Amino acid sequence: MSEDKLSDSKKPVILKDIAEACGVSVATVSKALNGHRDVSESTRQHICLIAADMGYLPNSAALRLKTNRSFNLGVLFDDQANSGLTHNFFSRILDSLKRQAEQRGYDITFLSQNIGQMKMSYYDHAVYRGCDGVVIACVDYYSPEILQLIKSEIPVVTIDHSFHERTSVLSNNVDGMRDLTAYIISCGYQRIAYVHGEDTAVTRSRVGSFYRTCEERGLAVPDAYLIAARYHNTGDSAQATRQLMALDQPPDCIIYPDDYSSLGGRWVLDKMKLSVPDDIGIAGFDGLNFARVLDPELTTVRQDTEEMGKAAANQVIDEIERPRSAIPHQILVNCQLIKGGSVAVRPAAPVS
Amino acid sequence: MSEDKLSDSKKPVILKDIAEACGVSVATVSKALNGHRDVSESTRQHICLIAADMGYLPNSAALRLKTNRSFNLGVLFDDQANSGLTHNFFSRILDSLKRQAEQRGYDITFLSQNIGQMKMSYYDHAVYRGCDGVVIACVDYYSPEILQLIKSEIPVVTIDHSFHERTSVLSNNVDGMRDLTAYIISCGYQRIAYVHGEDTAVTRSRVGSFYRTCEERGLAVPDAYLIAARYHNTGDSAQATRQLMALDQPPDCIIYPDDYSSLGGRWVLDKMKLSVPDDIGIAGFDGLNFARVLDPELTTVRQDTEEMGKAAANQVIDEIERPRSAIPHQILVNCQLIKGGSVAVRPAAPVS
DNA sequence: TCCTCCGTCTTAATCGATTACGTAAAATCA
DNA sequence: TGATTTTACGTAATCGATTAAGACGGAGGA
Repeated sequence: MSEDKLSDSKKPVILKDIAEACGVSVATVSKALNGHRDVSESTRQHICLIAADMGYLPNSAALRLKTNRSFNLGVLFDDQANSGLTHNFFSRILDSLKRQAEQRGYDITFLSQNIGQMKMSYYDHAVYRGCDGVVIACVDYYSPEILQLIKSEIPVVTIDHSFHERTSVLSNNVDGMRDLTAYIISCGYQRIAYVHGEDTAVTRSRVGSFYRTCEERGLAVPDAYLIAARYHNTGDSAQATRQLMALDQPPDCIIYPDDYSSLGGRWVLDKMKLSVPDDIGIAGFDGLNFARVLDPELTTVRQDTEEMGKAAANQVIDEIERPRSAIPHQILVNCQLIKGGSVAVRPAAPVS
Repeated sequence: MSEDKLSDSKKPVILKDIAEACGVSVATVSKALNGHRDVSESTRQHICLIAADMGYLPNSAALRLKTNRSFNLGVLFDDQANSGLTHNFFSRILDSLKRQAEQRGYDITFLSQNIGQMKMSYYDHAVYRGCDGVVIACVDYYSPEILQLIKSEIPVVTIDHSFHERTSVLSNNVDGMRDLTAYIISCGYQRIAYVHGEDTAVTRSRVGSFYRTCEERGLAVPDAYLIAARYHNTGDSAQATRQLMALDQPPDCIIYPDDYSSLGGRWVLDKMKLSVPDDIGIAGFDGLNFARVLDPELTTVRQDTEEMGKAAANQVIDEIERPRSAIPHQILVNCQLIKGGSVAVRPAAPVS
């Protein structure tokens, strides 16, 4: 019957066409296709068959107009560096988010501030496109644009940052940093410095966990061993490294805010003719792919981006489909310690 | 007046609201906002002012339903490895594509084969979402799904592959490979092997250019020096490397299908205790970011992903807005040779 | 003075769906 | 058999916009 399923029909099939083909009204077709009870089983089957055969596809615009549901998720992926989709960490989350959203019948639209000539806020963009929900994974969580979205009536889930009004998906930074620090200590490093990122909730979790772990193992952490640097900024991390190595008691291991930043440190240490991991150990955070091709491989904490993206998609869709599931909470996703050669067991050290 | 621009109004402002506020009909508001001539200048200004003040946003669903334009671009980004958005090369193109599309007032929707439970073709998905145009940047260009899209009435632009029915955006592979090969030769390498990707139009351009360049410089290329491997497959490239190095006359330089593949080769050479670039030179293709953090840095050809994405967006939008611009042609984007330490001037060699 | 034309709005149809409500026939009950 | 409920559809309003066609008052021409 349907030998032209792959043909390029100029005019899409609409309900009216099916109605005429079946000799019933448009309303009946609609109800049959949606499985309403007031259509006899026989006509329902007939209509569905004809519809499939004619290659019927609903018109998402009409659907949205009438039902006020777009099956479309707004996504906000922007960091201050504007690396956007290029960012390996974000793109991994996005990829997983997209897959899970598709699985559940949702498409994705990127929210931006200017669409064409007119400037509009992220919220406006979401309204314009009728997004059923929004996932935010950006860095500057305190811009008024973001807050407008957070305070709006649209279901929102944030990644890597928590607002008390909304559910968030976070790496278990506390456990992750604890594992990393404990491993470094177990390798025999004694003077561990932490070049941490700028002051955010995530950073605070990590710094706290770092401190606690060192303390528990009886390791002192001089104040000078904690330096702030911007995330993903090799310049900052290079500078911090110089500062650390100029100390009277320079550290024998440095933890960087993230994998990328660790490169800045590595370059400085190279220039100082210090060898990693013998003279000094270095570690990152994120578990990006390129950390695997460095020599020596970077010791880092891999964030489970697969799970984070999936969890974010599921949560926001749950909130859309069952509004009662919207009670704000935190979804913690475990990380995994990756032991690379950049941190190694020291000759005379006890191994746990 | 508009002190609540950032407030979360439950109900969006619609034309009717503006019409009532201005004491005119809905039609007049619509025409005023769209700059039609049959509205007096004074009422036009008044309406526009009130509309802006009330924070009016058009409803994209209603707009699409009535005008049959969605200002939405379908994007197909899928390679057989399913690395999807994680793929550094694609994500760079996508990022640029997205920026340019936004600039011109278009949003982006990823086309997939199954949205929710129901399976639909890429074409169906594009129709369902009313995409005004589609950009394809996938690897398996010969699947029936892709062909259906290619043969459809929807404006389509392809990246990295040409169909005679459609306009495509391509790197200037011929010039790129020529520059790379010429540079390698100028460094003094004499026996250059090329582990090329699977048989595609792109591969053929590169292989042809490689041959020609070698020939022009009087360099013989034994058949055994050309080996096929899948793109982005380190296993294949490792295997090819072993095969090459087992030859009676092993090459003194190997060009890999892409940057990522070059890692497979590097590992094999490392195990053989061969030093890069002294014992053997290696080169990639793509210019991915991680190639910069390798030691020594990879010599490669950087594809101008920024320009490719932008060109693709512009072309497809041009076709949408001015159908006459849809005459199929190829848009060539120049590449840039990146000289890393993985290919170096040989001691006794002439330098061009 | 009367008719025409023009500028400016309004009316109403339409895009493709959903759904409250109405209705005729069949089934159930007294 | 007559009244009532149930089943299975159809009618028409509606979502938020665009746009062809019609209406109305004033300016200009004969």
